[in-house]
This record gives sequence, structure tokens and C-alpha cells, in this order.
Amino acid sequence: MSDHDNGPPPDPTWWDAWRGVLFANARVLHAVERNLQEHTGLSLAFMDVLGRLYDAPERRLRMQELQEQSLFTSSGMTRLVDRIEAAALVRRERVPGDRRGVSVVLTAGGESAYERALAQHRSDIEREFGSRLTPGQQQAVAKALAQFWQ
Amino acid sequence: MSDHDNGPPPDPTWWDAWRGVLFANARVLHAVERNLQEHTGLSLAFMDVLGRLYDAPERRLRMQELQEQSLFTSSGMTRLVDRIEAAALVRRERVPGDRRGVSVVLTAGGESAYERALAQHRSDIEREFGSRLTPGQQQAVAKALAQFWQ
DNA sequence: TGTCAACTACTGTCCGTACAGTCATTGCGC
DNA sequence: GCGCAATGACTGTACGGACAGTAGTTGACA
Repeated sequence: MSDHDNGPPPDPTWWDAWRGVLFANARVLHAVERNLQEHTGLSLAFMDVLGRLYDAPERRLRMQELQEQSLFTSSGMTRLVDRIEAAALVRRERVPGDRRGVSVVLTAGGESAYERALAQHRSDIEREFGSRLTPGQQQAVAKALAQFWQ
Repeated sequence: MSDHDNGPPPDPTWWDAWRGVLFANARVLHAVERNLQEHTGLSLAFMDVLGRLYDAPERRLRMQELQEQSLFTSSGMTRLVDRIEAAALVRRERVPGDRRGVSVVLTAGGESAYERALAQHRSDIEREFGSRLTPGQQQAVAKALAQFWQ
């Protein structure tokens, strides 16, 4: 048994891949969130909610739908929507026929604020992340990780 | 100009890659952090600090070294070390020759707690992340994202 | 039709982090 | 040696999110 290959055993490949995901996420988010906040006044949490409303039919969703799609708890979503509503980017409306329910609707201001912020955000992501990967790497990463958002 | 290819323009590849990183990170972390906490009582923030001390010469680092390597602010690190110290996993020591400085040293209990938790954590990551990628995908992701942790 | 469990959203409270400011200590320029 | 900016760590405060609990509403079933 050759035991001349000593030293610490190398990390398995999946461990390096995971570390890459962890650090890429942290570093890119850090840069991008700060920049977005400065240029548009919107946080990524805001963007997440606004984006889901933007893509929804009639630009509206129930609180529960909003919460299910995101990684927030329902109480967290209540308070997040409170803040977005205070910024006049969405408004709450009663759901006809179910007095328990509340719809969250994108306002006109919210719509245009989202469009502006999305453009900024995408260019930030391209600079901090996309441009650092070759097209082949982009493809490979996208394919390997697509399963995590179905 | 053929304009029969309408519909929304497809997202660029780097955008899909980024989304993969974002969701993989969120989903895996969520599952793994909960499990680690339950089985070992340690949070990932604890693990981060303990790991850096574990890998350092003499199992000790200055507060500032600890802070520079991590994504915490210095005040955040002060309070994080407070909590880890309260759990008796590290202790603070004065630096001889510089009365401003403080060394953080891994205790014997901290060392063994870290070793146990690391084993748990790695098996969690393998299950939630590694096992979902083919060896080729692991390799590709690791290579593409290595730059984010140098 | 009355009762009760399930559903929807909100609130009380605590914890962890960031930002800005403070205090003691150090070392450089003169 | 003296003055002063830089360094290293800590503290006051505010905010965002989680967990657990609450209140109003609905629908199913006896």
C-alpha cells in the first residue's frame, strides 16, 4: 500500500462545488444589494415580491400565494408587504367573496419602479457574476442547478 | 425581418446560472442549518468561526483576522464571539505586546464539538446538494465558481 | 341550524446583524 | 518626549426576520 501520498485528504468535488455556490451567492449578493439600494432605494426582498406580482395575472396575488412562493414565513411576508405598501408600490385589497383574504396589487408606481430596478439589477448581476463565467461555464452551472428552482 | 419569433425574449444563460446559485444556496442552507442546529446545537455562523480557528496555527486568531475572513462586520463578530464564548467553545485571551488586541482560542470542548458538527454538516451537504449532481456537474460547478473564494 | 375544525392574515416578542460612534492603545513625525 | 492620526475591539441603537399565539371567517357535518 503506497502511503507516500500523505497530507490532509482532498475535499470531495461536491464540497468544492458547494463552497463555490456559498461564496458566489454571498459575494455577489453583497455587492449587488448595496448597489441596488443606492440607485433605486429598493431592497432585494422588495424586488422578490414586486417581481412575483409583476409576473402574475392582473399584477395581483393573495398574501398566501406570495408567501408560498418565497422563502419568507407568513409573518415575515405580512411585515414585508407592510413596508412595500408604506412605500406606495403595492396596495392591499379585500378579496370579494372571502373576507379572510387579502389581495396585494402592484400600483402604477410600483410597476415602473420595478422595471427600473430590474434593469439595474440585471446589469449588476451580469457584471458581478455573468461576465466572470465563460459561456460554457454559464451553461453548465445553469443546467446543474436548475433543479433547485424546478 | 422575421418577426414570427415573438413572445418574451429568453433569459440570458448567465441569468439562469445565477438563479440556480441563488436557489441552491437558499434551499440547501435552509434544510442544512435546521438539521445541524437540531443535532449539534451549533449554527452555521458558529461553524464558520470554529472552522477558521480549527484550521489556524495553534487554533487561535485575532478578532480582526477572524472578521476579515468572514462576511461579518466587526461588531457582528464581537457579538458572535460573545455567544460562542458563552457556550464555552472558545475563550478570549490578551495578546502579549499589544493591549488593544484579543486572541480567540478554540477550547478543547470547542474542538470536539466542531469535529462532530463538521461530520454531520458534510453528510447533510452531500445529501442535499452533492448527491443531486453528477460527478461531471460537480466538477463543472466547482471549477466555474472557484474564483469566488479565490 | 348549530358546532367545530380549518383557513387566512396579523401581532407580541425575541434574536441576530448592520451602522455609527466610543474608548483605550499604539506608533509615527517632529 | 509630545501631539495626533491610526488601530483594535466594543457598545448604543434600529431594523429585519422567525416563532408562537390570536382574531375573524368559512365550510363541513351532524
